[in-house]
Formats: sequence, C-alpha cells, structure tokens
Amino acid sequence: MKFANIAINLPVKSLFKQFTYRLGDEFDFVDKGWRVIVPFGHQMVEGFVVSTSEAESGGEELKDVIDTLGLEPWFDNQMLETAKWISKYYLCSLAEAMRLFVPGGGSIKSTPKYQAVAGALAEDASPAEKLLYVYLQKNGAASRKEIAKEFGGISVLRALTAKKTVIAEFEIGRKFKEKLCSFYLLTEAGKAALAGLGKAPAQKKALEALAQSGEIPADKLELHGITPLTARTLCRKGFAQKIQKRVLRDSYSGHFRKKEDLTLTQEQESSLKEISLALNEAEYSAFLLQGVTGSGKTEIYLRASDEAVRKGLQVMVLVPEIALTGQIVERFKAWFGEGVVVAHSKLSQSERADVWHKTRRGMADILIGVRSAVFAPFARLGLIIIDEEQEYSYKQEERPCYHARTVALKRARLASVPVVLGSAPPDVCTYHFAQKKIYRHLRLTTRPNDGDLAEVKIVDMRRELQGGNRSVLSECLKQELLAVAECGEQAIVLLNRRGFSTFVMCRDCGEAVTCPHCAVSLVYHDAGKALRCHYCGYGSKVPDECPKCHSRKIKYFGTGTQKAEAAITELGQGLKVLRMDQDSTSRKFGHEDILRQFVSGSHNVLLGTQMVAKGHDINNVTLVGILAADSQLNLPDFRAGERTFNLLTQAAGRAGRGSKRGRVILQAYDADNDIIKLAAAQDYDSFAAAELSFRKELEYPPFMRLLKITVSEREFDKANRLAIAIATQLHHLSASRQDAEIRVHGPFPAIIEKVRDFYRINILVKSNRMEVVKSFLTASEFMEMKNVYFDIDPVSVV
DNA sequence: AGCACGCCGACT
DNA sequence: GTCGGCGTGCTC
Repeated sequence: MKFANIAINLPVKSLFKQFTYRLGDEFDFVDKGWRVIVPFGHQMVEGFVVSTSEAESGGEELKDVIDTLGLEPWFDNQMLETAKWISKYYLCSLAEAMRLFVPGGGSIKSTPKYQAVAGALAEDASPAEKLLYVYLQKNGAASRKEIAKEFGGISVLRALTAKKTVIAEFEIGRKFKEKLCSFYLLTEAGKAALAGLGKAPAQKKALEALAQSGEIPADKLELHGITPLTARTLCRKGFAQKIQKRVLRDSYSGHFRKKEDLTLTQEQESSLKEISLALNEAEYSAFLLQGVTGSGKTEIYLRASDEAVRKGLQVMVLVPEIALTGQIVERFKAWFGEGVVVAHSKLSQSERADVWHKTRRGMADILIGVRSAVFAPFARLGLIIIDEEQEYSYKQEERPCYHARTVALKRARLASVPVVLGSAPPDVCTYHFAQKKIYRHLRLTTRPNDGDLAEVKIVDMRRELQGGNRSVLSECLKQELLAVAECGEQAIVLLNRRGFSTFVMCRDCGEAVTCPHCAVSLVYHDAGKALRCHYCGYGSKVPDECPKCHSRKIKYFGTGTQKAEAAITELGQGLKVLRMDQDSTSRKFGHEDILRQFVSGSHNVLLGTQMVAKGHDINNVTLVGILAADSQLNLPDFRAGERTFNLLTQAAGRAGRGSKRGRVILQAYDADNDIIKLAAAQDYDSFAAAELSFRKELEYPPFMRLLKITVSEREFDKANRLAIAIATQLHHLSASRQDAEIRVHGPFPAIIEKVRDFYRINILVKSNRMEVVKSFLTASEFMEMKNVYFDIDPVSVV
C-alpha cells in the first residue's frame, strides 16, 4: 500500500501540518511533486504531494486520493526544495509556499451536491426523510446550503447519507481551461488520394492545401479556399482528420524590432567574459552588474543569454514591471524571436499557464517576467538575470512576503547556474556584498552611445518662495521648459509626491478630511471632483463645511499631478502636457500607449509620478524636472535616503539619451541635504559609503537582518496586548541567547495606524542570527495566529 | 476556507 | 424556557 503526505492548498494560514492519504493502485505512479485532488472535511480540494511512503497494511481510517491534476508532476525536485526553503525562511506553511508555483494559486475546490439514489428510500423512513428525498428527486441535486435553507438544517440529510439513500456528488471545476482549437490534417488515405479525385476539384484542392500546410486550423479554412462542407466531406471519406489541439496564446506576438549589431566596449567585453566563464562551468555564481544608465547592461544580458541558449539552456529574466521595460522585451524579441515568452502581471491566468507550459516543455528559450516569474518551471534552466535588482516591486507585500531576488538566488544555487543582478544604482546591500566579494562586481562606467551624463542643477525652493514665487515650478524650470518647447525638444517632469498629495483641510481648525476606515487623509481627485482613500478605496464628495467646526473655509493643500499640469500649461508657448499616473494607466498597456504617444511627439512634456522615472529611453528628451525632490527624505524609514537617491538618479538618467546633452532641474526645500547633492553629482560610491556607515551604526541591513511583526485587530487594545506579549517573549529570548544579537523594538503603532478598520501594531526585530528568532517563532503559539503577520527582510519598517 | 460544536443574550 | 449570535477547533 502506498501513502502520500499532502499539503492542502487552501488559502489559510493555519494549515501548517500535512495530511496522509492512501494512494490506490490506479495511482501508484503518483509521487512527490504531483498535484492531486483529495477529500478534505466534506469538500474536495487540491493537495500537493510532498512525499510518499510504502507500508504493508494499515491506514484503513485514511482517505484516498481521488484524482490527479495534470498528467505529470507539477513540481520538479528543485522547485519542491525551493518551496520548502521558502516556507522555512519566510515563516509560512509549505502549502502557501507551494501555491506560489501554481498559476493563479491553484485552489481548485469543490463542494458537494446531494442526489437521491433511485429506489433507495427505505420503507421505515421518517416523514422528514421522505420529504427531503422527494425534494431531491423533483429538483435534482442540491447543495448543503440549499438543503439547510429549505429544511432548516442538515440533520435529515446526514441521516439519509448515512443510509446511502442520498449520495454526495463532486464536480471538480477547473479554475481555468486550456484553450483548445480544432485542426484538420491529412490522413494516410488522404495522401494516397492526392493524385486522384479528378471529379472533385474542390476536394482535390483542399487535399493539396492540407498536404502543403501540414495542418490547418478550423477557423482558417477559408484562407486556404476550403469550405467547411468540403472539409467535412474529406473527413467522412477518411482522407482528412479533425483533431483538438492545445494552442498557446501569446498576447505579445507581433512586437518585433530589428536586431542591432553593436560592438562592445572593453568593460562590456570583460564583464561578459566573466559571466560566460561561470556559464561554461555550470556553477552557481552571483554577479552584480553595475552600470550607469545607457552603459549597455541590456547588451550584456542579450549576449550572455545567447551563450546560454546556444548551449541548449533556458534563461529566466526578471524585470520590475513589464510596462516600464517594454524595451527589454523588444530587444530580446529582436534577438531571439519566437524563443522569448513574456509573463507580466496583467496576463490572465490561462495565458500565464500557457507561458509556463512553454518553459516547462523547453518550447521557449527565454522567459521574461515580473516577480512571480521566479516560480516558473523550466526544463533546463541555465542562467538567471535580474534587471534593476534594487527595485522594491520584487518584494511581495502580502504573505508570503518573499523577495524575488532572494528566491532567485536560492533557485540558482539549487540549479547550479549563474545569476546576474543588474542595476544602475544598486541596492546598497547588494553593493555591500559585492564589495565583500560575496557577489562578483562587474562595473560599466562608460556610455557607448550617449556621451556625457546630464548636467544637474539644484534649485532651493525656500529661496524661490522668499523671492515671491509661489508656483510649484521654479523660475529656472519655467525658463528651461519654455526653451525646450522652442527647440522642439521634450521634457519629463517628475512629481515626487509620495506622502505628499492633494488633501482637503479646514483653515479654521486645521482638521483634514480623513478616511473613516483608515488613519489617512483622503486625496482629492480632480476627475470626478471627489475625495478618495488610497488604502481602501473609500470615496466621498468634498464637504461644504468642516466636519469638526462647521467652518466653510475649506482649502486644498498639496501638489497633485493635476495641479502641476495646470501650472505648466499656463506657461503657454505651445507647452502640451501628457499626464501619466495611476488614473491614466489603469487599462492594459495604458502605460505603453501613453509612452508611445509621447514618443510620437504630440506632446512636449510628460508629467507624472514615480513611473515616469523608470526604464524608457526617449531620445528627444533633453530636460528632466523633479518637483519636491526631497519630499520622501524625511519619512521615518531607514531606506528613505536610498529611495530618494535611486529615484533622483534614475530620473536624471532620462535626460539626454540622444546626441544632445541633457539638463536636470532638481527642486528641493532642503537643498543642502547631502543625499540630494550626491544624487545631483551622480556619485553612487560616495552615497553608498555614507549610507553603509549609517546602516552599520544603527544596526540596519546589510549588517543586521530585519523581521517586522505586525499584529492586526479591530480593537486597538486587543492588538496592543498581543503585541506586548510577543515583544515580551522576544525580549526573554534575546536575554537568554548569548550566541546571537537580538534587538526588539516596539511595539509601536504602524505609521498608517488603521487600514480598513483594522489597527496595526508593529514590532521590529533586528538580529545577526535571524534563524534563532525564526525557529523560536515557528515553535511559538503566535505562528498560527490569524492576525499576526511576519515580514522577513521588510522593505519598509513603518 | 468551511463547518461543527459550544456557550451567552432577546424572543415565541 | 428556545433561537441564534460568533468564538474555538478540526479537517488525513
């Protein structure tokens, strides 16, 4: 008898243990890595087989595996190992880790419908039983809910199922379907008949077309001049055959650009050489490829991938967001053509399933995808590339809070393949590891095509204000914008408005209009003239009077994109502003459409939030303006400085990518700040040195690991009591372990104290041996609590 | 997650 | 005295 240990795929935190099921003889081929369907409670759910075992007998009380999902195991050994590692590292259940590998999270489940068995009603059945039986006979199968509603409970149903008068039926609904298409193809008899059929010219022509094309999709018959009637006739005669085949959708097909042939610089040459060396050895090795914007990192990605593909290996390319990196996709497509598949976040589940099918089968050489693509199955993984490795979008904010870079490094280790971490300004932690020779440091310092970096000017907005300029635009930026318009060039204006957006406040009492469910101000949106909460989506119209003191002096504060747009348009001189923000990019490819429109030259200013700073090269852009460059500098988060530096250098990198030298105007209120100055000078090394010494002193990563524990409750006191209990136990742990540095900070309320009516309280743990803390927590009562969240290596600590 | 079991308030 | 609230615990 064979048994399977199964992790139940239900979206719940509390299912940490695995369950044992019997594998009947018909399923003796099932082994670890298979996805199966099992009865659980009184429903059918998906399970992941973690291991199997053999035994002579016993286990009569165990339930049987009902069916398999798919015809082969979903998880190979490395995927399973990665999942096990994720569950330990990120403190989640194995099922939670494994479902990351399944497109759409799997979660196929089915609740039963109950059916009356014909002629099974016993003579001595009670009146209530007869009533239910007749009901089911008359109305067909019904669910537990229906029966409970109709008969005020399910005790009668239970009595009937026990006697097998009524049986449960499960219909396993697949969450998504493979796309099937009909094809016509020639049979052997058809081939033999090719020469004949003198009296049926249409059929003869159809046979010839089939012989030439091999197979013809049913909906393309007309293109070959075949009528459906002819096709059916040929099938009836046995000359042709109609088959169902799985077709793979590719919403990115048709985006092609010509492959460019470039000569590499010396630095590119030597960087590539190091990577190919690791490729040849087929060993794990991590590289930091640090190169300023325009230094040709993509060219190295392409050539390294080319080497891998020539060896018959596949490449995983991770990008922060597909919409922002369309150019990478295009360049890979130009080089590798159909061998490239793309997995972006707006792909439907079925489309993603198709893409993964191609990589698993080895039908695709290159997978380009966002965060979740790190879980894709590969036939022969040979190289991993992570572009813009410093981007925070690689971190998942919901549990399990994994970081795609961390997972990719683990996968690379298991698969013995090299990883390339590419970036202009690296994450300072990555930079630190590169300096410590844990990663190999490859640097590109020259720009092969683009010449010099842009010239950056800092404008002190306090002085502007003193000089009587109350606009969001400094005099200097106004002049530059007008100059750009005059020369027929283009400008990008970045509004750095994180924690700084339009809200409504009473002038008399200073009360801001806040969300009733979250502890944040509502944000004013010009479109619709309404207030909206950015955390829960709550909306309301602008009040006529202050809700607190009933004053009617309501004032708008802050600078939204809409306000900046108006300020620029007011300058006149043919300045036409194209806005890019969340409001204007919600549609599929909305982003790309806006960029394409901007490239076409219909507008000369592109205005937007963070997203205008990233990824795209537009040759005609010679000016970049950054409004409120320092607005997020003073957020109470240890990464505030790094965030600001990255954003500013990235934005500055957008200027002057063509032949003309670019200019950058950096508007700040704290113009003397060191980070602003270093960003203006584009001096990464000095910035990193300063940042790292700050991190060392204050015991932040990379010198200490972080764990953020969040307790979330409807009642503040309840959350606080639990948080204090956790912190107290951690303090005890810290005191009792001399072999590890463990610091416990908090509990303190999250900076957004309340979201969707739930209060949130944080505890921050720092340690040089976080595994000690993790194993303590794993064994603790807090592990399975619903309202306690663990964020390992948090991106933000507030 | 879904559901059974179990212990306290407002109703026939 | 019962119906029903949702807190706690279990599902191989």
